[in-house]
Parts: sequence; C-alpha cells; structure tokens
Amino acid sequence: MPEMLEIEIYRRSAEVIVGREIKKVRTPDSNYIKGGVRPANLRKALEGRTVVSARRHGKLLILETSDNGPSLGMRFGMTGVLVVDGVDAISDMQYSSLRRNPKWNSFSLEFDEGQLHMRDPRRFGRVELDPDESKMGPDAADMTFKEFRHALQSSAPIKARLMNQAVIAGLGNLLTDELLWRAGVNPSVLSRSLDDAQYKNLYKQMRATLRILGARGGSHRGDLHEFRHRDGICPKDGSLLCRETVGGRTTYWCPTHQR
DNA sequence: CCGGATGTTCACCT
DNA sequence: GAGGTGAACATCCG
Repeated sequence: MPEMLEIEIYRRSAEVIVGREIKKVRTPDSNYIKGGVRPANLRKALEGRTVVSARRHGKLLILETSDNGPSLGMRFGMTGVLVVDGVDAISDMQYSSLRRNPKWNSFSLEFDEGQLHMRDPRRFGRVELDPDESKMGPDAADMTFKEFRHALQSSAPIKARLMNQAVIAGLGNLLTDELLWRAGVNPSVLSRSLDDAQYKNLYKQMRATLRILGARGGSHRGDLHEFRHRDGICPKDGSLLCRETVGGRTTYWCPTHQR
C-alpha cells in the first residue's frame, strides 16, 4: 500500500471535501466494507452528514462527520489510491495506469459538486465506520524518542517491530528498509538488543527518512529503492545487497554497513 | 507458467 | 503470552 507518506498525500487531497455534505455513498465492491456492515447501513450512517475533517493515523485515513456522526476509516491495502474531484494525487505509483480506470472504483462518496473515489485494483483496502484506533501505536511522525525506545523493547527482529502497526503506526516495507539502511542497522537484529546510541540513531533516521522521502513525494523515493532487486548494490558502499524475508516481507539490506 | 508486488488478518506452531 | 511462519485475499506485471 501506500505507506504513511502516501496516506498523508491522500489526506491533503481530501481536505477539499471538508465542509461538503455527503449526498450519496456508493459501494460497488461490498467486500470493501469491513466488519460485515451492510451497504445500506453504511449509506444510512453517512448520507446527509457533512465532512468536518480529514485526519490520518498511520496508514489509516479518517473522515470525521458532523452532528456526532460516525467517522469513516479508509485503508488502502497494497494498491489503493484516493481520487478526489477526478484528481489522482499520486500518478507515478505501481499500477498507475490501471488506477485511472474507474473499473477499480471500490468505494465512493458523492457531493453536490465533486466526488471521492477509492480505486484499488487488488482490492485489499477496506472502509470502516468508527475504526478502533486504540489498538494502534502512535503515528511514527509524532513519536517521541522515549516512546520510540520503549516500543522497541521486544525480542522480535527490529524490522518486524518497526512494521508492527500496534506498536508504531505508519511504517511499511519500503520505509522500514530505507530507514534501517540509513541507520546502518541489520533488519534481523533483535530490537531489544540495541544500545542507547543505536536507538537514538534509529529514531533520528526514522525522522529523517519521513522528512526527506516525504519531500520527494513518497515511500518509493528512497535512496535504496531503485536497488531493491536481485543483483542490487548498496549505493553507500557498493556491496551486493542481501535479500531475505524478515517480518514476513521481502527485505533488502547491505551486509557491509548494516550490522 | 511462475514469482513477486507500498498490507492485514488468521490459523497454527514454538 | 509473544512472536514466527505461511496462507489467504485479488490482480497485474515481467
């Protein structure tokens, strides 16, 4: 999916619908509604409400509605994109041409003027009323160093821990590989085995990764990204990158400077 | 044809 | 209980 940087781009593009009344809810893919809620109930809950804010928590985009109405949580799976008033805020992601096809509209809100579509070829995304945020960790961009260090006291590999949304919300496979590469930390190292200097450096590199890749336009704009393939070389020292599954995801790392 | 892809969840182990 | 693994979800791409 889109990771937190992409969701933040979606959130900004959704700000233009704040103040609009939801006239119609369309659910062409009923599997897209999480929790067995019926499409009719979703419509009843949202139609006639006004969107009062668009906020983000990790990879979750949340629209709040007027008059103590329910919030609408949106998750974008691996390939979901948000299209607001016909504008796709991210045009150079994987599957970008397919995403232009309204065939993949999975969920839509319509207003007097304009509309919001979730478009998702692989259909792994979901929408949900009043999503439970209590089981999510703090957003990666808002974490203090103390919270960060505390979150990493675990016997899981550092990469698995960083990607665990219940501990830190927002980091995905690409951002995590990039920040570990920048920090010079081996993805398989047990997270509680780092020393304080390493926690500090990791925290600093997480913030830098979010800031720099955010400014460049997304999770796929990391220095490591173009080398994440078999035969990829480390752009820092020229070593052949290792490829391994860590935390259930394909992981690339440099055997020379990531220890 | 096969493996793999920015994610989440669940069953089944250790 | 914590955490690992593999599968499933659905579709396209190289």
